[in-house]
Amino acid sequence: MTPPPAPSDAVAIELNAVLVALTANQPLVLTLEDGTLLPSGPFATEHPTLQSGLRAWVERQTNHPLGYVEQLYTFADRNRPGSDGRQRVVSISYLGLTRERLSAGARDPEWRSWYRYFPWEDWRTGPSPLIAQTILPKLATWAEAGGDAASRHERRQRVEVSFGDGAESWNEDLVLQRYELLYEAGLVPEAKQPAADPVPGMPMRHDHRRILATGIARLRAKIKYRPVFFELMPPEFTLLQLQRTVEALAGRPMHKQNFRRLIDAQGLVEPTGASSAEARGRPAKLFRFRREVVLERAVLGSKLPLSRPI
Amino acid sequence: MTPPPAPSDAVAIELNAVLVALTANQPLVLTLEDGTLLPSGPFATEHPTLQSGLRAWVERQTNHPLGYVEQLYTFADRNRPGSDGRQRVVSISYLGLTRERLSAGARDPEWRSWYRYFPWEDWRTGPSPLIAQTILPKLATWAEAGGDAASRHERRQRVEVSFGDGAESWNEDLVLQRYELLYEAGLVPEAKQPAADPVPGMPMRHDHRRILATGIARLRAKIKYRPVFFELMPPEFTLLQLQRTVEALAGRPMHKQNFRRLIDAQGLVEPTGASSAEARGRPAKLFRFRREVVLERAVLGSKLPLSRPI
DNA sequence: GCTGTAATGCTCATTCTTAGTATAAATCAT
DNA sequence: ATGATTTATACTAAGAATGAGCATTACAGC
Repeated sequence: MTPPPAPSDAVAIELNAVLVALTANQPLVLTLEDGTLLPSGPFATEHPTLQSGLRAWVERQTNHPLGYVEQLYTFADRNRPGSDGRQRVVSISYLGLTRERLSAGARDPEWRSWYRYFPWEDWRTGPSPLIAQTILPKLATWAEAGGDAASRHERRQRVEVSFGDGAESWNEDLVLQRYELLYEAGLVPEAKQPAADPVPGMPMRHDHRRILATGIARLRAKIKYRPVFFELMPPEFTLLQLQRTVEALAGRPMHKQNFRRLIDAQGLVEPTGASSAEARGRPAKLFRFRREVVLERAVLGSKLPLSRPI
Repeated sequence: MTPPPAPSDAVAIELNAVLVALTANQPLVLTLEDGTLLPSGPFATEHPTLQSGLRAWVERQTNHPLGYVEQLYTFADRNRPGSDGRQRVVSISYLGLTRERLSAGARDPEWRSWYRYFPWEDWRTGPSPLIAQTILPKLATWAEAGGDAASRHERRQRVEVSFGDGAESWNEDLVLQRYELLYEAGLVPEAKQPAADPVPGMPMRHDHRRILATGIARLRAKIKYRPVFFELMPPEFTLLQLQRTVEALAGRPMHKQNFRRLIDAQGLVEPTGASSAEARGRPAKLFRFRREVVLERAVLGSKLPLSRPI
């Protein structure tokens, strides 16, 4: 029942990183090879821990500290997309948040908005028209082709739960669930038997778009109870900038006054005394993140009003 | 920047499982070798995915389906406790919930209450006296030995955040944080430089108690937004049994009427029509879990009132 | 000074939580 | 059979948190 773990014959360890930054209200992710791959670094043997290796590698590349690192998931499946089925590949993926971009305009390591990969996830200006116009009809077709009545009913229910009706009841956390449903329905080019006309959204190689979906989903869930979004902010910022950042991540708009009340009530920020004269109207006060709160208040919820479905 | 992952020279894949069951209101975890180890199975090459391998292995051992499986964490650290520092061990741990115990009274695979390993985590009958009487004084000593004033202040703050004051403001989710603090303070026998008189609580070999702490923490966090605790229940149960289960996991008491209202309001259960005559008082109605809700309501919060600190 | 724009202050209705009290239906001891 | 005890279940009132919106302030440019 408990044999000692034997060294597996042929095992490769692969690390994938979902590195997130934010510029001009766009959530960016670091990609390689024309946006088709997530970065995989040679961290395997350098550092005592994987996380420290990842951190060092990113900081070397971007010249900026990696604010927050979290392990996402480990895949070790034989039938993983992209593996040849013979050698076992253990793929460990991480989510990292950083503040600055590396060499802007560079061709290879390139920051891209994650909504290029998941255009239907951006509801900041209201329900994404993609869903009602393109995705739901295709998924309906798929559901009706589902074999017996019970199977069709189950498919319909899964569509309904993941995507809602296209207008209300949107749950922004279900990024991975939605991608996997589209994958299963053959509506993304990566699928095993892809449909002739997949849904819009740029694919990636191997299972990297799936890993990216995992990262986005994790981050969207995280900001509801932990104020990690400060890791994406400059040292000083206005409350509207902060709100735009959260909205960019969550992919949905927020009520301005209530957002301020919440941030304020939790003591997450303190005024620097200065004001910003960037925009046209009344100048906004500048704030900085009160790092102490993380120590003061244990788990510390950022408690954003994002839990409620739209 | 993106070398292909090379097969690492000597890599062993080890799987650890935190398998949880529940009997007589005690949260149980499956252990080996007199309670000093978590089970590690030889899943590496059998199955297409790790998770299916784990599931098959547990179901073979316990003759009961594994209700819920979730990956906990992957360690691949060179300096991981228990590794010899030469060969890299990748340790992937899982959390699994099951309903029935295997061979009761068996000597080796043995179910043990997790509160044997973390006695300070059980606040079901009020604040654990261990904390105020034993742990906080020891941690205070450790904090005062912390070098300069800033370092001492930081230590004090970490103690305060993790353990509170021993009477109020208990956050049951911080299981791992508390264990790691005790580890760092040398107050557990596993620590690198253990104190002469560690805190009560049974140790485990390698880093298995740390993995167990990770599992408990994850489960305590999970039940707040996902009703996984039903996986620990028999097919039919009374609402008080359900409450006792949640209390056993969370390690804290709940308000009976409000608990019922919440379960009810979310449509998590339906009456079977029968009643239980187990106890002395008025017979309780029996309920069963409405598995449909998981499909009906996407993420589905169990929304237990556990978020508020005591 | 007037107008446009954004920041900020404040209110109010609604819902969710918390912490009860009250009542019902059984068993147990006598 | 009776009352004490135990457990289940219904109901309520106060308070906190949330969602939505109106009102006011502070600046830039004309």
